[in-house]
Amino acid sequence: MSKDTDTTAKERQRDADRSQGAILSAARDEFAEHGLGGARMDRIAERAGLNKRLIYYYFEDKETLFQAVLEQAYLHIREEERKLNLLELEPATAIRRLVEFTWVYYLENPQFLTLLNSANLHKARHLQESQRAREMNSPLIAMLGEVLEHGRREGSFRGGVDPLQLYVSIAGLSYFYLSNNHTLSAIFGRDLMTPKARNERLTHMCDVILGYVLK
Amino acid sequence: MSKDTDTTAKERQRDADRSQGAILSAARDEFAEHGLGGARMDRIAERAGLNKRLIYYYFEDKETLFQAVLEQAYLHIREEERKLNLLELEPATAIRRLVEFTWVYYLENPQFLTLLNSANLHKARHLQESQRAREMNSPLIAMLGEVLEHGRREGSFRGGVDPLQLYVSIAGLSYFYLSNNHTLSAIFGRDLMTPKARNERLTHMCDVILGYVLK
Amino acid sequence: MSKDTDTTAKERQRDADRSQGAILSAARDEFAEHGLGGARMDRIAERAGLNKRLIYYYFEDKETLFQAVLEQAYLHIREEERKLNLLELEPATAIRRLVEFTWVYYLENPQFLTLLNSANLHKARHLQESQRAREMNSPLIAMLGEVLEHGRREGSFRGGVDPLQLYVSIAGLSYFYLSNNHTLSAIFGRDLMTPKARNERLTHMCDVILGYVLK
Amino acid sequence: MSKDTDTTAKERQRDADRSQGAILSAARDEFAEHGLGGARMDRIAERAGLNKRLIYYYFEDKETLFQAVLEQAYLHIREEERKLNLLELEPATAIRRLVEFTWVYYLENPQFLTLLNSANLHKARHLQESQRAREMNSPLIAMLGEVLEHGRREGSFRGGVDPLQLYVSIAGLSYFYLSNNHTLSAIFGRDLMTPKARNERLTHMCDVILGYVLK
DNA sequence: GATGAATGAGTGTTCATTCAT
DNA sequence: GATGAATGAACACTCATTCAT
Repeated sequence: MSKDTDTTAKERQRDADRSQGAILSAARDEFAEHGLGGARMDRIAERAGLNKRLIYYYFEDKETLFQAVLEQAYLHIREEERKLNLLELEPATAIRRLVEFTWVYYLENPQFLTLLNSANLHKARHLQESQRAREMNSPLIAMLGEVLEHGRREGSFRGGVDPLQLYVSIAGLSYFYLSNNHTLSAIFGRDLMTPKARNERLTHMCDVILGYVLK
Repeated sequence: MSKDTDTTAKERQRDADRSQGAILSAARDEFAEHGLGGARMDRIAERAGLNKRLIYYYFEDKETLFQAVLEQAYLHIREEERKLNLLELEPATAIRRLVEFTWVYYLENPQFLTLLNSANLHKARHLQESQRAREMNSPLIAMLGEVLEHGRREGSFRGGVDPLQLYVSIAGLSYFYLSNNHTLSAIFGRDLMTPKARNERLTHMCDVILGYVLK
Repeated sequence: MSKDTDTTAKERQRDADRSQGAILSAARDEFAEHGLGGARMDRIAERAGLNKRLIYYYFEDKETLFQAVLEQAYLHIREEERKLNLLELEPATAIRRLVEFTWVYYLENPQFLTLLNSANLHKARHLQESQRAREMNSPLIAMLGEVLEHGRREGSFRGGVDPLQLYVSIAGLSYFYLSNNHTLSAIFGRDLMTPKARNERLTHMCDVILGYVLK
Repeated sequence: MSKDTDTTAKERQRDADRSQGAILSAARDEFAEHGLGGARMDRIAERAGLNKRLIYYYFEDKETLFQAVLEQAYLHIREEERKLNLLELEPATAIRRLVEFTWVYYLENPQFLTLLNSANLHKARHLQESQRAREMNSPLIAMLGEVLEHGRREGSFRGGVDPLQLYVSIAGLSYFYLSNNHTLSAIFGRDLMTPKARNERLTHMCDVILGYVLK
């Protein structure tokens, strides 16, 4: 009886994890597509291929689910950022790499942008309530500070650059272009997502940021 | 008879205009606060101090109302941009002024940011359906192009700068900081909206943008 | 002043009559198409090309308007029936003529059928409340009674025929065919409204009714 | 475990069926009383003793519910008609029996008449959209055709009688009397629903129909 | 762990009707 | 006589959520 039920317990756990994962993925897509207010629990269940009741079994309610989705999203980008290893690179290369990473990450994870928007629409209430999210407090700013310091000491970077300001600027340059892509396309009648346009944007952003940090 | 009825007709029209205006303002605030999906027609009516039915008298439905709000928002910023008269200024001053204007406008019209977010969440569908919005196609880009050209000919600006890229960058620098202010504050535990922090941001942005355009 | 205003008064009256007539016609069509519950005051105003408020000026409310429409409809068919002058015809011809008239009248006034349906759905409440309708108490039954009596005395008709029963039967034969035409067509997959089908129906009904009254 | 859950599953299904049945009955009464436009979903829920939301759980919307009610009504009368076994009777008796059945069925199922009216008001759109209704294509017409043929061969019936025409006539004679009973009573000031009046009507109808088919 | 049935409180929208001129 | 503006009550329909098993 012991081994058997043990196995079943493990299997059950695996099922449970898979279900939770399916729900989180489905919820992320739904929230990203429709926002918190527009998301439908029914559709999340359908997307996950699971019974709606199960969502409430694992997550208390819609708000809690949204919070879990946000936490997971932050967890993911933070992990990716950690892999960048900026400190092993030459300062200018490190900055360029960060610009590129940010651009590519937003491009490949468009849901992240709309989730961020939704989180901010609700004044980041869900993040403030999430210990985990606050604890994930990006080490990137510290890392970026070090890179800037290296560059300054090396003589290639200007001094007095606030790493947070720089981080926000790097993010903002990609974010606005991608997040408002539809509005901009509609108003200026120019497709901003062609491969060529995307390359031009990346070049432009590198020019702007490096033009600023380099002496 | 003529003058009298004329006056009353005018007054009636004024009432109608006032009602429509009240609805639009209320709707703008509600949509900005809760997004399209989270906005409540009841609350819009309440905010406007008018009967809910009247909203449907003047605007077809929620979507149409949202579109009207967006149109009005764009109309407003386009008007303000027009007043900048960048061409009368020295090129570097003009660029600085645009950066400042964008910053201040976003700061003073925080609803504009969330409306933009909502519009993009819905892939700018409401703008594409709005002839008016597309027709407002900002003359700012053209103006900015001329400024850049003046600067280049004058010898102070670098060449080859795409005015649209620059415009998006200027907007993005302010936008991300302000739009994600709550998230950033929550995660980095630093209040980004103190007068000091705001001044620092403005200085930083001018440095970044001018560092880029100036030779 | 007298002649002038006199003329205007007449003109006004004419306008008023025209407006009332337009409203009644519009209402008849709307009620016939959608029933009492499904009819929309807005659409009636639109159909009539008049302001909605005017309907309430002339008719108290929707129910009263419906009653007026019914009264008018009955008035009209009663007038047409009166013109038949059945008594001047040979009994068998008179009966045949009544069958034909009923058929053609229903065919040419399809709204009459649906109005009748609506009236009965509401248990003829609107007719009971209408003195006028009750006063129009068809002289047709009396006329029909005389025709039957002539025929009987003449020796061609059977005796003991209740004119009301006969009238109901004549009406019913046309009514069911036309009123349920859509249902019957859908279920039996046979178009009952082709000229040929219509002729066959008329022949059949004459056969049935005359087969009954003739000895 | 298996038997237990099996039983409960069945019970649940029975509950679900009971709920659906309750909704259909309630809807049939409500639609019959007020027509499609006048029927209220709230009242249907109340009549069924169930939550309004459940109606939408089982039936898509009001129109679909109406369609389901119509389907059920047709199903029911078709089943009853099938039980008549007209072919086992002597031709004249068969016809008389059909007249009686139609009369009694309409009398005992007054909702059927108003449902039919509503269906026709909407041009049988709900039937056309219902495959099931069309498939129920009454075998009665075929049966009636055989009866007529028997009678003709036997020498008691006239020839050349279209069974569809006859069916429509039989139905129409009962239908008009019962469906317009209120209007007729109001106008002719005669109660058509006393037992005596009802008997007279049945006699009259048999006379009319048999007078037609018999040689 | 998983699910079908059920629900109370909304949600956008519509309706007949009235006000004011 | 005629009308544009305004409204309260209701309407079909939806939503997040819970019950029972």
